[in-house]
Order: sequence, then C-alpha cells, then structure tokens
Amino acid sequence: MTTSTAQPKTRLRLLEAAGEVFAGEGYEGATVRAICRRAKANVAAVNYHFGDKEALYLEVFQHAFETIHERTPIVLPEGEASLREQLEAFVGGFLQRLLTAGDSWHGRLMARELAAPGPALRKVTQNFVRPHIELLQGLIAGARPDLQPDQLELHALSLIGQCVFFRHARPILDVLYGPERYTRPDLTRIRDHIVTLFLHGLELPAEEPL
Amino acid sequence: MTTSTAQPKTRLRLLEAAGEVFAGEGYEGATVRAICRRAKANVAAVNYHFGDKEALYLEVFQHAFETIHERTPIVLPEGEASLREQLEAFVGGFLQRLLTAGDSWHGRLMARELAAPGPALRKVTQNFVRPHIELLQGLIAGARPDLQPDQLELHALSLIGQCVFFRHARPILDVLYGPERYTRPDLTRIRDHIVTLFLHGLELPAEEPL
DNA sequence: GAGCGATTGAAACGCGCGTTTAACTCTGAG
DNA sequence: CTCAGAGTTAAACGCGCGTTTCAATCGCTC
Repeated sequence: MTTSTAQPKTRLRLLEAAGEVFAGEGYEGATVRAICRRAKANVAAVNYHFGDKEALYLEVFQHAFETIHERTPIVLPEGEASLREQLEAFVGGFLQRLLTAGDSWHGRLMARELAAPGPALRKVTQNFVRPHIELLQGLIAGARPDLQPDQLELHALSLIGQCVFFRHARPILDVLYGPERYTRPDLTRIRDHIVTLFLHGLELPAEEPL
Repeated sequence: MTTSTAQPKTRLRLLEAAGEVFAGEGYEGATVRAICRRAKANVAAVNYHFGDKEALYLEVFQHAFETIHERTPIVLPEGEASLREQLEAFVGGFLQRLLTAGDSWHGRLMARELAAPGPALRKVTQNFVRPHIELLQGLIAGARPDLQPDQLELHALSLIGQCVFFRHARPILDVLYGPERYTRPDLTRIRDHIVTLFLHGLELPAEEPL
C-alpha cells in the first residue's frame, strides 16, 4: 500500500509540538522551525510528513478532536434520570471539556480558530460544536415539546453561551479576578448555577417539588 | 511643545487602515506594507509616526475605544424605570455594541485580542469589559440586595456570557445557521429572551404581576 | 551483507518581513 | 528669498521565514 502501516514516532511528535506552538503563537506566529525544534525533528520533517505548514495545521485539528473525544467523552445518565440530572451531566461534562482544555493546547487552539476563522473552522464546528448543540436541543425538546424551534435554539444557545464564556473569557477573567477564580475547582458551582438558571427559564409546569 | 498640535491626516489614515488589517489578519499576519498600502502612505510612515509596529498596534486600540464609546454609548433609562426596562436597555445596548462592532473592524480586533491575549488585553478589559460588568452588578444588587457577592458575580457573568456569545461565536453561527440568523434584525428578540431568562433566574419576590 | 525504499540531516534557496537611511518636498516664519 | 523643520519618498538593509535539495542513514527483505 502507498501509505505506510507503521507510524513512526516523528509524525506524532510533530503533531503534538505543532498543537502546542500553533495554540501559543497562532498560525501566522508559529514557525515551522519552532515546531520542529520542540519535536526534536529536522526542519524538513514538516514538509516530508505533511506536505506544508497548512496541511500540518489541518491535521493538528483532526488529532485534537480525537484526543478530546476520547479523553473527556460526554455521557448522559441512563434512561430514568430527571431533566436536572441530565442537564447537570451535560453542563458538567461540557465545562469539564472547556476548562480542562485550557490546560492543554487543544482548547486554546479552538479558541484561536473561532476568533480568526480559517479553513479549519468548518471542521471545528461540525466535530465539536454541533454535537453538543444537538444533544442539548434533544434534552430540552424532551421536557418542553411545545417549544418552537426558534425558542428551542435560543434556549440551547443561551446555555452553551454561558458555558463557553468561562473558557472564551479566560484571559479577561484573569485580569478581573485573578487566575484562580472560575477554574476547575469551581466547576460544580458554575454548573449548578447555570443549570438552575436554565431550569427557571424553561418555566417547567411544576416538576418534582424538590 | 514636543508633540505637534496639528494632526496631519496620515496618522489617522494609518490608524484606520491598521485597524482593518490587524482585525483581518491578526498582529502577526498583518504586514506594515499592507497597512501602508491601504492608508496610501509610504512604508516608512508607520515607523515615523508610531515608532514601530507594536506601538501602532497599541494606539489602534486606544483609537478603537474612543470610536466605540462615542458611537454607541450605553445609557440606562432615568430613575423611575423598572428592572426589566433597565436590563433591556443594558442588554440591548450591549448587544448593539457587539453586533454592530461585527460590521466594522473594532469588534473583530477585540475578539482577536481575547483569543490571543497580548499586551493590549489589559487595556481592553479595563476600558471595555469592566465598565459593563460593574454597571450590571449594580443593577442586580439594586433588585436583590441579599445576594452574596459570589452569586452577584455569577449572575452578571451569565448574562454577559450570553451576550458575548452572539459575537464571539459568530463564525460558528455562520456555519450552523447561515450568516443571516442572529444578526442585528434579531437584536430585540435575543435581548428579550436573555432578559426574561435572567429575570426568572433572579427569582424576584414577585414584581409587578404584568 | 547487499540492495533498496523510507526517513532524517545540514545547508541553501528565494522571498517578504520590519526597519533604516538619506535625499526630497512642502510649508510657514523672519 | 532663505531656510529650518516636519513630512514624505524610494531604495536598501539584515533577518528569519517556508520550502527545497541532496546526500547520509536507517530498517528491512533476500
């Protein structure tokens, strides 16, 4: 076969190094030389293994998705769970992805691509964003089948927006409150706040009276 | 005086051109040559008027703040207004800033700086973000003086987060729903949704029964 | 161990970058 | 008119970029 079966280490090292550097410096700011230095590979390695810088960039995203999906999968509780429990699982998992992603390069890279949409944005949206939104819309529709699609969407976007904020606005939160506030230890507090707010907003026809 | 009083046009043209190019290409991606071409100025103009590329970048932010603040000031209704009216004014004004900013380069530049924090981030936060948050916290505290500072903060951040989302996630919304959905025409719809959700979340001790 | 792709290595290529230089033009004061 | 100073210009500088080249080396089959 044309593509080699055995994966030499260099390719993987390049992907990891490139993720780090792209996330830190941006596509333009990152240099092939810096990537190769970090990967302990020759400058020519990028062009040999990936063709050119941009192809490497795209492959880095593919690699990032796979890593995130297998590291922090989002699983909803089995059948009998209440809406609150399901939402807590969803929001908790989502926040976990977002806040954890801040530590590794994956999240920072996504954030960059969102602010500066490039050829990778489509892949990010389809692979990372759409599944979350559809899962959530399904949850809401289950509890409020009467809602118009428009309102369903707005509710879903509101909740997603609140979650994403804590990752997107990280640098600002750093400046405003310091680097400790609103990090992983606060996850359940943030989660409960968002879920409660959301449930109030849904105006459910009186669920379990607690 | 050392600084000249009369402002020749070139400086201003450079600022506007630089804003456009920095917003479009990012700090690294933007080139002094492209900026000068757009400003119909010589390559040396940047170094003559601003010293170097980075100094220009910082001055562009200063220029952007002034423009935004004078173009779309946020004004709350006078004394007698209900909380809902005040929130509508705030959220409406904020959204207007965010969505309008999408058309000109100002908003895109801010978004970039948030995703890739550089030396300008501090200025952005102090000049653009903090005033909004403090104004909002004041509003909430007026209606719910019993809230802990922590919860006050969470409520404020939730609301800000929802607003910011519609600008931050613009590229994604484009991919998901097309470039028309959730733009300026939808402003009041989005505003009302956010405000209603928020008021429900506040659990006010029964306001005016509508 | 000979032969042969796959992979790596050091050096170089051309290019475009930010910046600098020095000559030129304009403008207003004396 | 003179001339000093602010502003502009074309040309060049050195540098680091992405990429290419080609020889050296590896890892394997026979």
